[in-house]
Amino acid sequence: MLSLTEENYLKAIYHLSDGGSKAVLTNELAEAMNTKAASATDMIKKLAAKEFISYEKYYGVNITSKGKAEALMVIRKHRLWETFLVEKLGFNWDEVHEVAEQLEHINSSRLIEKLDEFLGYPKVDPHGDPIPDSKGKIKVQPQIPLDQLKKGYHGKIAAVKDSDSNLLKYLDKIGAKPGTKIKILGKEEYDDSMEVLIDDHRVFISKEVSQNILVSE
Amino acid sequence: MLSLTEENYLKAIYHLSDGGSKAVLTNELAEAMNTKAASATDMIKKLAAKEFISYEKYYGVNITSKGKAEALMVIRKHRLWETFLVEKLGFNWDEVHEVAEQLEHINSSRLIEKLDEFLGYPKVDPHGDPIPDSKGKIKVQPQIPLDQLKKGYHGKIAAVKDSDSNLLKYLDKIGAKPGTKIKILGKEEYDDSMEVLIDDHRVFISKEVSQNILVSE
DNA sequence: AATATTTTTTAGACTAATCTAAACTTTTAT
DNA sequence: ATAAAAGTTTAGATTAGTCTAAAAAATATT
Repeated sequence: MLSLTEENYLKAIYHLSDGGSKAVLTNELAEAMNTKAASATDMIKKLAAKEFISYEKYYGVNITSKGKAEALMVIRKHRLWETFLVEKLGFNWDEVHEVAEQLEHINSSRLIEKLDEFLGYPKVDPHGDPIPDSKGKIKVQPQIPLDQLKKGYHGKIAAVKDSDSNLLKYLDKIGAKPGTKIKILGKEEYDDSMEVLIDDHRVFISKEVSQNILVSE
Repeated sequence: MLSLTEENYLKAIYHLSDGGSKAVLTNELAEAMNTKAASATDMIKKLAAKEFISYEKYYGVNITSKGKAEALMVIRKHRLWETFLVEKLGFNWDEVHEVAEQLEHINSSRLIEKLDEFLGYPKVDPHGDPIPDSKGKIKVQPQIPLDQLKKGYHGKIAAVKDSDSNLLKYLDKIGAKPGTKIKILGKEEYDDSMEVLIDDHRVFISKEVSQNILVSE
């Protein structure tokens, strides 16, 4: 069994490696965990000894399939709890992250299966991110950052990238939540700002914002 | 802010002192926490320094009002989560304790107020134990062990005393859960066993069992 | 290619929570 | 009232996770 800290490191490695598709460097990991490189090195050794990651000194770490499975279970729990908080307890979708960070470490497979059932086996969480099923499988739908598309595009907001709380609040204010329809009305070439239609509202957004809105369909 | 371990010790002190009405000895506490007396002594010093308990060497500890308030919040969380697990997720009332032991340490007052609301502000948990309100107030209803009553008594099962899992399973089997109506049909004087009517079912129970069934009304 | 810079690792120390063994109090029994 | 037993505390060690400072390795620069 993993400690709370080990679970958090492993989850960070999973995310930083884009689900295992690239190596993660010590400093990157230390920054993501808000610790120092020396601490990250220690934990890397520990996780490598338990075979959740493979590690070559000075060249970063790669997550193993064992580690990936473990990380996906933590992510599953995190996203199911976020869904619960929004759907059942009436939290706003931009204020669930911190609580879910705690709830994701509750250890009970029975609990998580019952929760999944209670929520009606949701496929995505309130941010539009896919929820791994009980075997760790995720259904990936291709998602494109809005800033890479041009005038006339229309589709659905699939997810938001950054999890900065101020961004989430702003997105919430303009109605840009996952599941909402969106259309590009016009795009300014020199700064990549754009005017979009979100659920029948016209809004101007900067490139910084459009980069963080992921769309699909 | 208290650590998880500190919260658990404080909760144990609250329970062992019957809500603050008597002193708790080091060995008692160590046994309840499954640790050694030396460890309990260390934690006692720590909690005393933070003024959650008062402590006189060799003579045990007493919980302060500050400590009581803190313990009651943990108990409130524990009992609300137990209620959630049974009422919403369909857990059996005899299998929620371990999970609630974990959930009670989630730190978010917003979460617990929303959960309370979602559950409809329940007054008692699935074992019949009272749930402290957001200010830490508990409504006490006098509860009498069934074995102290005689033939002809009828009332309601208010709670069960022992939290031994085998007893809970047995009580569940005979339908003896909190909230159920119960009547004493007859009592055998020489061994204090009795025949009772539980929700229209006749059952024979031994003194060991009737001692653990608390009734009210 | 040699040196400077950046990144990573190692060494040694600190805190929280635990333990064992020894020392010390209090209680019980003779 | 004194010795034995029981209970409690102290001392010193251990583990997980963290830190700073110094050493070592990799990368970048001239």
